[in-house]
Amino acid sequence: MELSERKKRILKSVIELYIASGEPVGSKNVSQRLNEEISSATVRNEMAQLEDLGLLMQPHTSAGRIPSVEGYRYFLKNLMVTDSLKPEEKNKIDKIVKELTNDMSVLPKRFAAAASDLTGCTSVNITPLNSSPISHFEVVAAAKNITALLAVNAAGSVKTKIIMTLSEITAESAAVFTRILNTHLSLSTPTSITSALYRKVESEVKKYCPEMMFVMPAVKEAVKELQGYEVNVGGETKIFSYPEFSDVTKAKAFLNLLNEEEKITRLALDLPEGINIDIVTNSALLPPEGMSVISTAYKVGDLTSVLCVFGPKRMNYSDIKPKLSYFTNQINDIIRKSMFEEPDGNKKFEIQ
Amino acid sequence: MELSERKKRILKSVIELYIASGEPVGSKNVSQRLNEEISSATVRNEMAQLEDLGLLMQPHTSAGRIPSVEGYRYFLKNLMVTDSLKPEEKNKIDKIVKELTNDMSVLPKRFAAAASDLTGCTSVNITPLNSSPISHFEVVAAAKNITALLAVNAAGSVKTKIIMTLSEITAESAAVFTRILNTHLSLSTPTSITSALYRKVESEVKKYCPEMMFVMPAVKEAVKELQGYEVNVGGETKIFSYPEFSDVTKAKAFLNLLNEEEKITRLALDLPEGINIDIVTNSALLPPEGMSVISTAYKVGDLTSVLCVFGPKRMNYSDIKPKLSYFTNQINDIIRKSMFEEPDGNKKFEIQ
DNA sequence: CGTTAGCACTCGAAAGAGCAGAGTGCTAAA
DNA sequence: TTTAGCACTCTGCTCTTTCGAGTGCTAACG
Repeated sequence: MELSERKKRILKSVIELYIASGEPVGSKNVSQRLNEEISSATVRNEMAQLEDLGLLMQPHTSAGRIPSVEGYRYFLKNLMVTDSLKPEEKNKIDKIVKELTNDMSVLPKRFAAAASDLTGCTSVNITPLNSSPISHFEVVAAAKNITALLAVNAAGSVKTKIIMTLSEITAESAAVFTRILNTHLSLSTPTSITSALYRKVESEVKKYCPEMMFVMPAVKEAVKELQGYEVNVGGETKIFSYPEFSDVTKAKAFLNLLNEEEKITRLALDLPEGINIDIVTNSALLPPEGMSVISTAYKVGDLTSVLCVFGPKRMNYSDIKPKLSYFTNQINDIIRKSMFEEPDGNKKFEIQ
Repeated sequence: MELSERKKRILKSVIELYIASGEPVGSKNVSQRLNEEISSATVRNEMAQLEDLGLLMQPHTSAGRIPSVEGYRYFLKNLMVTDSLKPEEKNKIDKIVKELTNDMSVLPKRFAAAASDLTGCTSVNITPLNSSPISHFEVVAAAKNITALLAVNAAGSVKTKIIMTLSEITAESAAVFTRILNTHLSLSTPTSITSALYRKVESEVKKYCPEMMFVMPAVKEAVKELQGYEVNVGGETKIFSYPEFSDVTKAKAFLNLLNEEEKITRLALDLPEGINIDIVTNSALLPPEGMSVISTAYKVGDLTSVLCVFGPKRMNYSDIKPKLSYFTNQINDIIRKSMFEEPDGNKKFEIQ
């Protein structure tokens, strides 16, 4: 669709004003924002045509215009200028990234929280565990009848289980169990472990360390979890700051969605790759009027995680997009450097 | 305060009707519920007196009565009959308890979720880690540059950290590090570990396994966490089902509170012990009109955890209280049996 | 003398009337 | 082609009115 320059200016103004105010935008308002270079009457004519083109809509006859989904899409593709980050905003992000921990067990949660803080939106971070081959099991007799189990895969994901056992566990039997697990199960991918293989393991366990049978369900559980995704939500209540979600049932439905890992994962993985803005209107999971998702990706080793923020269609794209983009870039950077120990020596994961 | 039998009946009816409907209760309504044994005119007189006694209030002159906080308290103490659980409800709870995992790392979360499902309320489970002496550290070289750290205390609480390190970690240096940690830090309580002691450990680490210095911050972090509480929230969105929380700002404030571990812990630990119903009206953390908390406790070893559910003052106490009470009783039972392996042999934590 | 029927009164919630104002489309002039 | 002007539309607000649920009081009743 090719629009005249004037139409573009007007469409851009309408959308920007609507994003700022949340109210339908009238011709006079637009004319003013364009320094009266175009009279309100002309704006009215142009807006009527933009409505015919399907880019604007009128909630009712005597109201201003609001953007349609097509209008937003056109704006995102052709009109939006993403503000380049101000130095203080860059500094803020740099500071957040610098203060991230090297504790992988909480890192994804921190990412989600940071993305939410930065953008003022509810965020979701989805880290695939990628079904890599399992590289290592470790069973530790942690206390009298507490056993800890670690399962690690080749991509570096770790699952921990803390098991309460009936009988007392010795360090020796833990070591035996560790050896059995590693002999039979490591190097397999989680999906390739058959129940026959488990039975074999179990028969050995019964023979050499029967008290460890209690831990077998946890082993299976850990292996199963290594096929899935890790989901972390940040700033759940931020969604309430948008009046679009002041309706409790709508807010409730959204929060419930966030707590259903399987659904939110499916939704996030359907999004286009790279830094991207998507207006999702056809999902049964989201409110019928649709929502916007700004999504981006970062890599830890071979694993590509998706970080996305949610808001109403009327969200401040040009503010949020560069922030999120810069944030994940910095994460990519710091993780790459720490994993490959680049010669620049700028070790981010320093001892505190 | 001593009330006549008739006043008691009337007060009880008013509160039960108000809990059921959420609307102010009128004299006619009460009279009907009492099978017209008392005429509405008499009820009116009695209600006026109950208002003078501070047990009922009138939102405005021409409305029915609603219970005051004192009214609720009187009801809870003297009038409420807690329904004994129906067999099918008992079965439901037994089934939930039977299906609980023996994986301690997710158990508190499951407890919270189960309590929420049972009661239809938002629930919070608070497990103290009790600052017991640390009994054991274990460091595992999980993958090329992934190190796993376990810290266990005498009460059986375990903290896990997964650390990404710059340099590669060998099983040998992990073993050395494990030994150093256990030599110097185990048997100390978290609070008794001074920075001088940490310095000593660090100097040995630098000498014998310098690449493990990366893991030291995580050690300190794990030790610190072993002093605190573990907080798990179940069914956050359930609070929305009460019209009292249909106001978004109120709902938002409550959800934010739930996410602030320190605050919610303080609130929960202030509650009276045992199965208990508390109407909290003087907390800066909760909405000014107050909320009800039904709290109860269960024990895992020496640790007493608190499980509580939240709702408006107008919540269905007589339904929820016995459910929660029976649930924690069953938890107490199953945990005691599995920890001391009682002779009845009814092992609940069975191999699946 | 406690209980109850009856009645006038109060007050809020819901429904309607009226008005102000923002915004539009159309027409005609520049 | 653009713009000023104007009649028209529709919402949101306020002001009234109405309706009904509920009360307190009084007087009658058993």
